[in-house]
Amino acid sequence: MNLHTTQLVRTDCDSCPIRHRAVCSRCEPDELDVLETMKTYKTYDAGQTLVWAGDSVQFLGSVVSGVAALSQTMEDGRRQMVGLLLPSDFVGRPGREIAPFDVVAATEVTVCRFQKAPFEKLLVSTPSIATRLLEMTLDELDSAREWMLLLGRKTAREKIASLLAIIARRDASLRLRKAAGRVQFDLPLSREAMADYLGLTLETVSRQISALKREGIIELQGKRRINIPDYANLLNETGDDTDGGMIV
Amino acid sequence: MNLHTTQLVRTDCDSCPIRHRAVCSRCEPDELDVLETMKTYKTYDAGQTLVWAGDSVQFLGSVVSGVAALSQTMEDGRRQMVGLLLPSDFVGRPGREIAPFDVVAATEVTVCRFQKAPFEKLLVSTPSIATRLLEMTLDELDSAREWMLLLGRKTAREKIASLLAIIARRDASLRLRKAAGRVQFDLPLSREAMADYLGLTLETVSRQISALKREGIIELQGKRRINIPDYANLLNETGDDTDGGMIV
DNA sequence: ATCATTCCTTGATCAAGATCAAATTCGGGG
DNA sequence: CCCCGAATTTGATCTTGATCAAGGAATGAT
Repeated sequence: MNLHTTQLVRTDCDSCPIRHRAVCSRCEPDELDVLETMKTYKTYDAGQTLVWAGDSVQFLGSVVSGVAALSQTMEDGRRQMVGLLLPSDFVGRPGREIAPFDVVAATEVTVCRFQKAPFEKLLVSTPSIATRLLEMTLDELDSAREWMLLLGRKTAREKIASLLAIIARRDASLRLRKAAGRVQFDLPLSREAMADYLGLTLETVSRQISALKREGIIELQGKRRINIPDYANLLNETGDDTDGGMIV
Repeated sequence: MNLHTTQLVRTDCDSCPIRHRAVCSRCEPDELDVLETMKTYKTYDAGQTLVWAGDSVQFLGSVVSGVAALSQTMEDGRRQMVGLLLPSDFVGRPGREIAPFDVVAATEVTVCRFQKAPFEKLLVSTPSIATRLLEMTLDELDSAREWMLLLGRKTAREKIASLLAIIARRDASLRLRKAAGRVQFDLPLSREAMADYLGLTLETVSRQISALKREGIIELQGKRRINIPDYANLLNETGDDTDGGMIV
């Protein structure tokens, strides 16, 4: 669902928070105008399910604000989050009728939506959009596979550090301050949601966050606001060989 | 890399083990002929690395025979396999210069290869191929996310059962016998490779296989040949709510 | 055949994280 | 301002799977 991490959209429209930019330089402006006319917005409360796995899906779109999560649940209630949808991420998949996973709002979420059928028509008439979507999907696949390394081989501590690094990297505040070692942001996820994402229990998440705090690697203001005095220092805890790689 | 699980190719060619079929009904025969002329074959020994992560990749293609694995390695040697490439699976990604993961032969592997540049040209001139590739990539993404559930939330026993079910499902012998409850196949992976795929140690893999054998859920002939007297019974051990879902 | 090598199994012990069970904190609503 | 309930933290204990350490079995070379 989260077709990508790179932006299909930008935030320079007047009438709405986002606007579809040229997916590729070969796009005709007309085609983008079509997108403009097709869109509608919808806002969901935190905890609300946007899409149930198995549902027939009629819309595609992008997250405008807030955070949503893709997740799977086993019969006995074990849950695993398989993707985070942050603002500008694409939701939905052209050519697919049935949603493979639940999409749940982690915070209040606003989505800009297009009806699937017309969007798919546009996809056929504008091959460059298909190319762009392919590229976006390949990026998602890479991200999913990076996450497999985290789930399969990282320690609880490394998992937490990696998640914090990912959120920090995606957070607007980081873009503004990335030169500085100091980074601050709000966690958009509850401890339980973090646990579901990391393949841990919420108690373990809490303990590891406490440990990082105790050691001065992070600071907490309240329960959700994270302050990282030395971002490079946090990265040493992730177990990643490189910084750039893991983007969700 | 493993762009898909559904087949881009079929095995009815005379001159070579595989031949590209109509990727979509709208493909012109000429374009497929172009594919025919572009292809070359290469065989790798078990254990050999076809592609190193970070390498510039010049070829795309399909696995003809054998099994290869996509994997990631951390600095300290922890390894996680992130995809299996079985015969007919696609290797490589159009539009990408750099390989994101290692590709390693698990058994002797033969690959049918196309030079990237001409293949990409074909992709542009034949939009239906791009559509098909997008679809294949979305399937891969779903598979990766199913695997995330396994890595994050399943027990060692469930992991083993899931892997056996996946291999059984992909194995030709299953197609011939799937009506029967009895299924047999050869494990194309060493215990260590299974461990790397499942996020376990090889000892745990061995113990769990022994346990399944002790309980009569599977039978072993030698170390690699698996015999499943009652396939439905195995599926009860996977923790999956459905059978169909998990395909790698 | 014998040896060496690699792969696999099994055993003993350990530790990371899960589970069970209270506290404690915090953010509202009254 | 105080209370309520949800979210979080912390503690005690337990379990699963990891780690350390030998043994076998299959395979191939000498």
